[in-house]
Amino acid sequence: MTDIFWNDELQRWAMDEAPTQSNEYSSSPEGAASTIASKNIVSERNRRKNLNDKLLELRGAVPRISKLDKASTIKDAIDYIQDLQEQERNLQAEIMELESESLKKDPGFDFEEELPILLRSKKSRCDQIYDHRVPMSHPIKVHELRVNSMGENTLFVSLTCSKDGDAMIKICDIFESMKLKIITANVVIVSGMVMKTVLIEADMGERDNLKIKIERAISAVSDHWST
Amino acid sequence: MTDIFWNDELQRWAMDEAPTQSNEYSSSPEGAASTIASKNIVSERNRRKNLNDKLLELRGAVPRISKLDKASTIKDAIDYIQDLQEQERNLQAEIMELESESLKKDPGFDFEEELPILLRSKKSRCDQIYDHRVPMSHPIKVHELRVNSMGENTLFVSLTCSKDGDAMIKICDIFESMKLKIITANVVIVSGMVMKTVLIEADMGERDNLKIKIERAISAVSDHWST
DNA sequence: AAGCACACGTGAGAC
DNA sequence: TGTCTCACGTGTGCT
Repeated sequence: MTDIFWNDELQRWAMDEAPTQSNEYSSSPEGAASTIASKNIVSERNRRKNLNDKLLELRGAVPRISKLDKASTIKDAIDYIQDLQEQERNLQAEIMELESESLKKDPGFDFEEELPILLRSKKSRCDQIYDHRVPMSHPIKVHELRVNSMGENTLFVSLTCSKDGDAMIKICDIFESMKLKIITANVVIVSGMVMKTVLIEADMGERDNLKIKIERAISAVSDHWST
Repeated sequence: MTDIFWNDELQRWAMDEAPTQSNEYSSSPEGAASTIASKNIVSERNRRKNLNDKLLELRGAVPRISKLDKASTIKDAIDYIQDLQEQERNLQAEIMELESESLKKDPGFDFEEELPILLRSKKSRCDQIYDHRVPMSHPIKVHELRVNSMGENTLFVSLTCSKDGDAMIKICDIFESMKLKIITANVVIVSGMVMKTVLIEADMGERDNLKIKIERAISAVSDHWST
């Protein structure tokens, strides 16, 4: 593997310390030609070393390396740069949403698809950054799950559980996977507990069904929990 | 500038289309040796072309280019990657700040006057706009009032009532008048109902007291205005 | 002219 | 075994 480089470096060192113009074929047997040839040789050697050092440094700057090739290094760098650019776009979009969310002042107006930002921002950030790093940790320990009817076709869901590992991400995943008609969603973490409050458009007859669906979805991602 | 590459490409094309083994010095004048030599030559040529293409693609992915060198391309890519990483860190820190600003998570800290933003914004907005316009309307018809304990010193209050007149303003007034240590507050109006979700710093022993206090405050406001 | 950047062909080593 | 990757020395062209 790296022995290649080391061998080559040693070779280069040896030739550097002994600049014997070994293979000069003496088109004109003057000493000047050989000296400019060796100058060229050592210059080229330095240029190559510089380029290889840069390439190695580039490899060090890229966290995900597929192979140790030169081409793979560059390809990984390209992919990583594109990933970073996309992540930067997502983060800036999320910041925009958060800023406009923090000074959102008129509740009950047009929050049909503006308010589930919390779920969408979760998908665009946590999934790409943390999801593959923490694939499966503790199961979710549900502390309380309530489903109440509000008005005629609105259900109010409140789910609190202990914040173990990535419980918040899992909860968001659960609610996202259920394809509900979410009106508003709110997640709060306080004193080791994560609480999610969701308003869903549904008939009040679906209240008990929804509770069972949520429980099943939770048990699907976490094996067991204590009521 | 790029004429260098083009010239080289043309040279390569010419040599590709006419694979005349021009400079075979015939160490052994058999055809096999020359064929494997040319195989090596064209293979190396493809490898170099691939690497150069990758490098060119990398240059295309980096927006800021200092020079058109190979080494400069790699160096610019490294600098750009480090810039992106630092920007990503900054953006994530900003998001963390925004998130923890919108939902303050540490009970018992210093959120006495930072977190009731919702109430303060209400006061500075609703009071000035609506308060003197609709001073007396219907009493508040409470649909549900729950007070649960969350963790050790946190109470979770959920109050839903019919949105008659300025129920939302009254509710905000009620919660503001109680001088509670509010961690987060959330108000949602949907289908003729107004729902307020509040997290309060308090001992769980105060749960029932708080419920009674809220009920009395509601009745006090309602009595004072219309009932 | 001296310096620089590049592509080329070639032998060597690793898989 | 062949195939892949690499560093090397060299010639060429640009500045």
